[in-house]
Amino acid sequence: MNFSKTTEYALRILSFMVIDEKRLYTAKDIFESLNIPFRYLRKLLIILSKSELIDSIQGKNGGYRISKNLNDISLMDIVRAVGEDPISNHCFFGFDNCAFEKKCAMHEKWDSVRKTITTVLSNTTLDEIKASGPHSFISNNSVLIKNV
Amino acid sequence: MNFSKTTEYALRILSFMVIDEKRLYTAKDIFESLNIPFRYLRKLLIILSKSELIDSIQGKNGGYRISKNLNDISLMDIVRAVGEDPISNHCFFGFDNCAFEKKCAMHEKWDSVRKTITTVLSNTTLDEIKASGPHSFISNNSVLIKNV
DNA sequence: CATTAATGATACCTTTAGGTGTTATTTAAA
DNA sequence: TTTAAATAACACCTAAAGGTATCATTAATG
Ligand code: SF4
Ligand code: SF4
Repeated sequence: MNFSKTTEYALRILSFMVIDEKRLYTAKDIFESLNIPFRYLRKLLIILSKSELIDSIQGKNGGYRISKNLNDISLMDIVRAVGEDPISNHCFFGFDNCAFEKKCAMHEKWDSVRKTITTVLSNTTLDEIKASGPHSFISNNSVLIKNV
Repeated sequence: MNFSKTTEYALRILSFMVIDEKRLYTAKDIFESLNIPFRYLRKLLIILSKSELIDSIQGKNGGYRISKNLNDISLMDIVRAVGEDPISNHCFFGFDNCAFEKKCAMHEKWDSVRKTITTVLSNTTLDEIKASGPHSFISNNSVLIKNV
């Protein structure tokens, strides 16, 4: 009942790149500011670039850059880009084949939870993340890394 | 962003046993009505009985029975009994050490999602599950099993 | 008191998510 | 045109969740 590490990483990466959305970031740049194992980060960057959320520039002086307007990238887009389908289970109990002629006590309640999460993720775009501040959380975390 | 299989199984087990809360169910009884691999189900029943949500009676004619009043067992209790801590990550991005002198755009939003889920799980008790019907979802699912 | 039908304990197997290592390719620039 | 600095591809390793197998223990009952 949490996002996978992979999804969290993807969300961190884009939220970090948003600090300067026109800048070309190398994997090394991102590694130095976020708490993500380097080679795994590399792998994720390839996935994200294939998903069209970021462009990749190969060769010397290459790197990655956000490829769309910030208000065209929602958190849902990011979550989906790495293959997670948030709250994919329609049924609270995980049943695939509930007939629900009579819905159980959890049906409506859980449906409402799912809608809430879906709405938050879909309605929050990267421009809102960017606007929300100096990203103290990221610099704090990078200090932790440098101490390791 | 879903419950683990284990948690779903636990929720199904208790929601099934609630149909007759005074009855002693054998693992076989439960297996025949729920879509849970038999040996894994056995393992979970042992965990649940250690967690005091159900009593186990050993020996011939033994089995399991709900051990408390239905309104004293919340869905949260069940989730916790199998070791899952729903939405344990306080931070949307999974950071352990965010200073948040200035909170990011997701902080309040995610906090609210977490509270919603926690509240639903804590406030729904087994008596409400019991009251919610003839459990058509379970019998439907057991038909599926019998066809396999 | 042996049998039988149930749970308990423990160890092992399988699949998947997360993470690492190595080599190939691309491209700017000396 | 060679070198260096970047990404791309692919294979492999590790840890955790999910699932299986075997044997031990308990207790009712003929
Ligand atoms: S009615 Fe209950 S069991 Fe059926 S799909 Fe809805 S939540 Fe699941
Ligand atoms: S402010 Fe943002 S980054 Fe910091 S703990 Fe809250 S959600 Fe996480």
